[in-house]
Amino acid sequence: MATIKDVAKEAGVSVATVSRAMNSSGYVHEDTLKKINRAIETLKYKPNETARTLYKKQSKIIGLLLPDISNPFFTVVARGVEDAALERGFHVVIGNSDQNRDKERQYIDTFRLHNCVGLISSALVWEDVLQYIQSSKMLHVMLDRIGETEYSVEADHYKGGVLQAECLLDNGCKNILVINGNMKFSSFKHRLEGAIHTLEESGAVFETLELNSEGVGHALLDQIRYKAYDGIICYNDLIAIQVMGLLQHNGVNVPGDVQVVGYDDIQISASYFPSLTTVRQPSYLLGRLACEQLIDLLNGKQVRKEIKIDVSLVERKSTRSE
Amino acid sequence: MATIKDVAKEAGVSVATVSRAMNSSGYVHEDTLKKINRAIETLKYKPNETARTLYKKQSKIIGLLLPDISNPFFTVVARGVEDAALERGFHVVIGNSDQNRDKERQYIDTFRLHNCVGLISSALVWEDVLQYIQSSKMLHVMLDRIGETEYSVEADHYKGGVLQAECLLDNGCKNILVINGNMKFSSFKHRLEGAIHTLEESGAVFETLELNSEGVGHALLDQIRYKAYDGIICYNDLIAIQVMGLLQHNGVNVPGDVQVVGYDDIQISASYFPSLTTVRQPSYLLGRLACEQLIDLLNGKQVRKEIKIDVSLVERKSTRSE
DNA sequence: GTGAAAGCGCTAACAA
DNA sequence: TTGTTAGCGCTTTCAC
Repeated sequence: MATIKDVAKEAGVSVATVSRAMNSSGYVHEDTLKKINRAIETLKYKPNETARTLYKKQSKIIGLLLPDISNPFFTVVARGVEDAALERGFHVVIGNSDQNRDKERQYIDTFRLHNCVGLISSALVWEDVLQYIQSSKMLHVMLDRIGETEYSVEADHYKGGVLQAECLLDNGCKNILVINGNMKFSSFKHRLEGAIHTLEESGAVFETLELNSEGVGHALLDQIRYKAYDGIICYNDLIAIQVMGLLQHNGVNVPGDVQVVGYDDIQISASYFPSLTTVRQPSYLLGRLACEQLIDLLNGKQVRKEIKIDVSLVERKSTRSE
Repeated sequence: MATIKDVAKEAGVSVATVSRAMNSSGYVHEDTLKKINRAIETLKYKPNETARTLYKKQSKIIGLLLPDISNPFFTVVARGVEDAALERGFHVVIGNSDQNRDKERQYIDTFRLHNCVGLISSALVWEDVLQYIQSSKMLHVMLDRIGETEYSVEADHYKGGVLQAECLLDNGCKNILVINGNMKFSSFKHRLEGAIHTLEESGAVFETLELNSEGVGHALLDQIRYKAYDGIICYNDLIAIQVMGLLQHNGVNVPGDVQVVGYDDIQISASYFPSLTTVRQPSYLLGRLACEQLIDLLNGKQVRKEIKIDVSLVERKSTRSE
């Protein structure tokens, strides 16, 4: 692999001039520029990122820390980040924390050790890890966790929760189960608050149940039957689909007996039968915006510190709208 | 961030000794070792990966090139790779090619520029790109594309195709549609061959149809109705689920009117209603093995050049087994 | 056993 | 406008 020295020799100039030409920093005569470009061409030279990074103490890598890469919602977010990064000459390293503190730490370490310029995270990021990040020079943009760091991008989850509740209420549900996720995620917390507030105001009967991703089992089915819920609000589509599957496999009709509303609008929600009514988050956009915000920040541009994105209800067949 | 110099000063030795101690290369007295470890501890020193990489021309990064990160099958593969890598002190950078030649090239460039030690790829990797890889010092393990490179790990797709066909045949299907993917992927090709061979031998009536990921639309529905297929073989679960959804949304009963069999056994296939009969690929294992093979190779261990993994039929409710 | 010094490929003062 | 040189943090000969 050709180095800057080879290019310099080939072009008959010094390495400094080549460097200047490449980074368009400082003067370089038009003719020398041409010679250099020709040399670069013939040698197929590409500057060594590692050497650059070592000197500048800044790589062109952005770390992306996600809580669960198996969830299609996050893969779409990741694509948004990736596309925005690539367009601007940056690269993305994806880390999957599994909501596990050690994995989180480990990834932050990795990112630091590779001199990442910045970090986009949607994982929990524990207090101590957060401090650790701040002590590094990494810029940090939070996805879906407004308020806890300086910069963040998130969807309007309170509104999302309201939409979920209104949807079931409007379709005649009187006895609702709200399945919520880990309350340490503010995004889950806000959507729950929105739903509960709406439900309380309406005077409907409802209960809440905290569930982690693996938790949909027969106990839930028994409870649903015993309590005779006629509507279920789920904190994401993956759970909603599992719940619908459980119901259907046990002879409960959706939406006939029980109506179900999800959150995220992942791709499969539209193909599922019955197709899932859900709150749509612009996941790709979320990723893009977070990445753009980070890179703008890097370039010293003025950026909005907290970006909030709208969500909307997508009515499909898992609810009975008139 | 502390450097090796700081540690040396703190421990009262030279940087060379610290380096030797850290890499356990060359002699270092027990007492000095203790002093050094203490210094490392108090300074919370972590060696700078970039500097290491620059000198050794080898990073601890493994590139993983995937054709479609939205497909849950690949996220599970990625986790397998990641876990195996992390256990051995390596890191993984995921690239998403979208089956696009330019993106592929771009990622290979990225990997090279970051001095990746190796590459695991499940994407197409065009001929010219393949050459480009070979000209670098990167080791290369192929996932699911046996024969085209020296090292590979793949599931027994021919058998998988046979299992798909046998399953429908055994359940009484007489008129079968085989939906196959991009024939440039040998994994798709082999499963198609297995299915066709079995179907031909049985004397059943069947047709094939090549479909790309976005392709499930109403034209397909019309064709299914017109031809009155009673069984459909799909080249992966994502397509199978889309096909089932399309059928169900249009009043065609699965498995009553048409039986469907998928391939991969992604997570959602079990929750879907009806749950999907499919060929199970050990995706996590696939990723793990590929990564282990690569790292063994790096360490100069003897490895099997082509690893083949078994697949199995998972019978569920989208087919009518007696 | 240990340290001094060179060098990995690049950038950025500083001179010329 | 260009070249010389030091140095980013680390590893590794090669003396001592």
